[in-house]
Amino acid sequence: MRLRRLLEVVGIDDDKTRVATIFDVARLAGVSHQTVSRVLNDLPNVRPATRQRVEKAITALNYRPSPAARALVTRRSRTIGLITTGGPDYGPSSAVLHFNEAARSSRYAVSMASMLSSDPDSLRSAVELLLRQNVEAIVLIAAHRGALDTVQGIELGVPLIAVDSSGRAGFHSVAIDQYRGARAAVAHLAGLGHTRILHLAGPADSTDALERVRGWRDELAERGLEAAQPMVGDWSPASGFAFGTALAERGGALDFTAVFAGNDQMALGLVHALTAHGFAVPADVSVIGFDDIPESAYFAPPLTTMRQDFDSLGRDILFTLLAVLADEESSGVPPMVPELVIRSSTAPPPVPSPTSGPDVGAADVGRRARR
Amino acid sequence: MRLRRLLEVVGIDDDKTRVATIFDVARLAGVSHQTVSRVLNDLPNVRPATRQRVEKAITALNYRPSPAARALVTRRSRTIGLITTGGPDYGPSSAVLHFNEAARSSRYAVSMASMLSSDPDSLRSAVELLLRQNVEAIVLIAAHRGALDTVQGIELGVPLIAVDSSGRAGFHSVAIDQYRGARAAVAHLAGLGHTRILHLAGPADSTDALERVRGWRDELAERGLEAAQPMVGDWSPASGFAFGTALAERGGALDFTAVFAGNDQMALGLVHALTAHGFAVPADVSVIGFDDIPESAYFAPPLTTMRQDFDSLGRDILFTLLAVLADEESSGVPPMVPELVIRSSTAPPPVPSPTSGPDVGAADVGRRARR
DNA sequence: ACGATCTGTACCAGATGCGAC
DNA sequence: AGTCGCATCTGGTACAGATCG
Repeated sequence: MRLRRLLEVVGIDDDKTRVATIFDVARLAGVSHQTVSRVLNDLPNVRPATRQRVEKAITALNYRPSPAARALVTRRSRTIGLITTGGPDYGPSSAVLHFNEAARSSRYAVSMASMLSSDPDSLRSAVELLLRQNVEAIVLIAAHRGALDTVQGIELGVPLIAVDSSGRAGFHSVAIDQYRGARAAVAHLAGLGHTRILHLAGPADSTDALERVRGWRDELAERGLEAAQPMVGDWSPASGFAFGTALAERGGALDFTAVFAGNDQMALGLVHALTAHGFAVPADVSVIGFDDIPESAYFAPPLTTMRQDFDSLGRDILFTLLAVLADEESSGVPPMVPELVIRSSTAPPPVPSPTSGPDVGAADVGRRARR
Repeated sequence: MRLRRLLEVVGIDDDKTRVATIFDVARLAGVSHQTVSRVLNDLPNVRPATRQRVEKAITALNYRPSPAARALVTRRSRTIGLITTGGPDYGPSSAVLHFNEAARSSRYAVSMASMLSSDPDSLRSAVELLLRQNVEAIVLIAAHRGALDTVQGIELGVPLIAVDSSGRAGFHSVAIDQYRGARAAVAHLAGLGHTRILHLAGPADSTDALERVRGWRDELAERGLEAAQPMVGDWSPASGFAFGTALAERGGALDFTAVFAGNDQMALGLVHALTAHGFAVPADVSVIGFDDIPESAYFAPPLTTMRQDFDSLGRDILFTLLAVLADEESSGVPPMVPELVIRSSTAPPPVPSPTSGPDVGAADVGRRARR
């Protein structure tokens, strides 16, 4: 170290790998190091000519300020912490991806802490890890409702931006309006003439799932339709399949003509179980999903569903984040509402049979048992 | 600042939000900050009693060392840079997730830079962003072959670990053996009796896709079977659908009995197009996919496919990363090989018709036009 | 004299208040 | 008043030196 310094003074630098510092730039530009600092931070009181010289020196040396040194003194890192809970699902993954791209284009680094589960302890340690890195904000994209609770329970010291559709307070939220999406889904079904519309809900620890249940219930109520107890799955096609099987094997005729599934995967499993038991979709029962994952257009039958714009969601997260950091009192981005995508899994109900309990329907087209 | 220091000396600290520093710990423990540093870094020559006192002070003050300060002086950040290219697909997303969890449990932070496309310029700027953060290594999980090229072309100064199945040199790679997976897929088809096995390949800029093509070709060759020109899609169900449609509308009878699809999504689109044109899967044509995404077990019919263990892949990335950082001359983790998952989309070929150009097969079970 | 233990000081690479031209 | 430089600060690590039995 001492030797290098010495050599440097004499104009000899033996360490080829060393990166340029603000001092090197200053020396080359013939100014003091903090004049360089002024130029770097766009502060006033620097003569244009001086600024030019400094800038030339900067490019000449390919100088880049050290984030570590900067973070140390400013206590801000220009990085934001991103916490996700839940598996590699299309929606969250998409949002994360677009959020990350947007953040980078705003010259923010993002430090990621993702976890399959959402147990409070690991969540807490993840938050601590991020906090120690001097993240300027924390973004939470959680599949589990509990995650938001525990993160809110931690003294963060930095703003928290969370994807949340429940309208809870205490943090900055950005959302897609699950409630309205659910109502639109049910409205579509009801508009086709369905009166007995079941709901295959997502897990109870999901805010989105709860909001969709609420929307389903309210839309039904507004139309004077009855809401049976919703089935609650876990978002997986397997759970959709399980409930589909249960429904199909309940014995006798089906006592419903349509199902609003909490997401496309469960819809897939449901449809699979139904058709395996000889019920045709949509001839016997209509099924609508939620999300519009890329696959759903090619399901058999192509799935009618509610599209969520996850790309915009990701960008909106950054947008509100930037606003919050700039201390703007903006009310945030208004929630987007999912868009109905009509494909082939929904149709009018089979027969307007007011008689209770018709035996297995007559439409045999497309029915066959599998395996 | 000066005021605070003064108050501090008098024992009054007015800034409640200030976090404890190593000096605070030292003062409380009655030692020098340097001694504190020693216990922090598990260095020798600290009396057990002293160590105890320091540790007590640390917990009392809830002290956590500042990564910024540490990074500044050590020039290592304990964070690793993660670059991903491509969309929110199940495989990469899964791997990223598990990698991140593993990294965190090894007390490494990960700074993420994901991008949909892989154009050299944004890739380069992403790498620069990471490098400036003093990441200790860069992990690349790229859908596009070109991404690896351009990243390799950059003077990183830190190790590069990339997911790559081609066996290229110049970086540390961790992989799933796509070649063997492809051979196994074709072997399964051939074992069923198929002799005319098409391949619906992934895009040419994907190493994985190329390896699968190679495996398909080699397995066919070894069995004395002919390899038609592969179709090349883009991983999307839409592209699978397009090729399925083209095949079905080629006129006359099908000149193949099985298709090896490059991934499950394309297989889905393909099956969809085939069945829409009245061809039954697997009665008329067998289809095998690749990846085993969670949905594929519930496709119609449930898809036979090659399962890749993305979870382990993610963990393996961290494992080799750790080995590289520790400068171990380990040869890395051996590539895993995908596992055949037999479901219902593959079966023996329809009829052992050696006569060329049989007209539309006789098996009508399960055939119907959709829409 | 000497090894174990601990302290003092320089240093990392920037930002910032204050004073000087 | 507008430009610019000196000194000091951020929170750690590293190395040399001091103390002590």
